[in-house]
Amino acid sequence: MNMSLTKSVVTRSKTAYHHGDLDVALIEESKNLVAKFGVENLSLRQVAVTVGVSPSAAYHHFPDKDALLKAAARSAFEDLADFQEKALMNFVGSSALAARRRFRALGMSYVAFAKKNPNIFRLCFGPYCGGDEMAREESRPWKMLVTGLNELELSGEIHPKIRPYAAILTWSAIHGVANLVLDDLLPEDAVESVVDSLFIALKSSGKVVD
Amino acid sequence: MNMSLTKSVVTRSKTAYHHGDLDVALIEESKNLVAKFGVENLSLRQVAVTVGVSPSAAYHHFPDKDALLKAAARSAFEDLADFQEKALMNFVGSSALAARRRFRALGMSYVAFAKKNPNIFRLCFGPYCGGDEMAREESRPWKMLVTGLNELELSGEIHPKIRPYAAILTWSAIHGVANLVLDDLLPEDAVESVVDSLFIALKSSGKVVD
DNA sequence: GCCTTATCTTAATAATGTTCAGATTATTGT
DNA sequence: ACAATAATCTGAACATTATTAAGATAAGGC
Repeated sequence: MNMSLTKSVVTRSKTAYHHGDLDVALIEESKNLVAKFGVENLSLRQVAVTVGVSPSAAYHHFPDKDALLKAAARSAFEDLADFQEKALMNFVGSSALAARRRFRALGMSYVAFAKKNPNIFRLCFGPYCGGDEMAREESRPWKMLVTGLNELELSGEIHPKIRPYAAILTWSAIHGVANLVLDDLLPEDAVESVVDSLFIALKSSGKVVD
Repeated sequence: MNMSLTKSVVTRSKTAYHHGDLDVALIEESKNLVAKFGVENLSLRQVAVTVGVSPSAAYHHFPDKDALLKAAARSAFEDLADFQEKALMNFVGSSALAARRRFRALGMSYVAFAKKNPNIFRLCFGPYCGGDEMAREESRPWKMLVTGLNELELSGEIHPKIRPYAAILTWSAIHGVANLVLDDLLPEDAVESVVDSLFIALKSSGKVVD
């Protein structure tokens, strides 16, 4: 009952000395601070103290700050995928129209996520990106893109000549415009331009829709 | 004649106390170190000591480390433009073929620069990017892209439907694939895929060339 | 109940960004 | 030419950082 001996019990819920889920708590708080101040200003110590733990505690869960950031980046990447998934759910159905709207939502939500929190989006990629461990072909954004294109193809919305390149071109264009808009190198409305032109490019001489 | 009194004269050329071009020396050395160790590991002190000057000397030329990095980023961005310009010079001429090859060179050199030195490419963009001060429409890569597209158009290589989007789509796709390849999220050969498919998209049902 | 292991803390170290007072050189006005 | 002013650099200081080492505390298996 006497808790007056240990002074830093306050913020933590469990037994104080053992946190319970320090791994995920550190990752989550890293994402919070990155969102506020950017990756380049994240302090391992600040993460620790905010979570209510001593700075060196983190080193029992991650070899160094770099590893923590990589873990946070992987987690943020999954957040991006979640965000896209949610956006997809607004357009269920097997019609050609639904397929088109899902495809559009896929690209728009990607950029929306980037604009909603640039610092998190930048964390997902760049030096701390999961990269090859992320098993390239297995990443959720990639898989969503591929199935989205398959659905478009079923309604005959993709010209066969460009079909083999469709996924790579689409991801590249969307990823590129997101980054360029964040860097203020392209205006905000460049996003719609890219999505529209992707539709045209994939159909090869179709009309812009929805 | 007696230089034995001041000990740190060695590396510098001029009178030792005054450097002469400390601004550009700091920027240049920043780019060197960023190239070697990445932006996230650049140390203001290391830049200073490598240049042969005290750490606090930098503060008479840049308000803080951030400003130095932004200056280095601007300089690196110009290096990228130089690199593209040189690549263009291999394909002079007013023929349609030359126009196509220049357009391809524009994209390929952009990615080649990124792959040759990922850390420098990343410095150009992201948090230290020049952005709006760079006057968007006035950036050299953008201007080269626009004139490249104009040349393509003269030979009737661009479908009118996609023409209004051509520049934005192209920069986005090339910038995107460069970043995704650097992050190991797309394989290296994705670059050619993107360039090829851009040709197809712009012509709208043309054949892949050169 | 004890022993091993996992987890956390405190204290210390080296390196970093930044500031300030003073030293050195360049430049300018007369 | 020369004094005064401005520009440039140094040295020592400070707070903050990542990281490590040695030891305290709790959990779980036997």
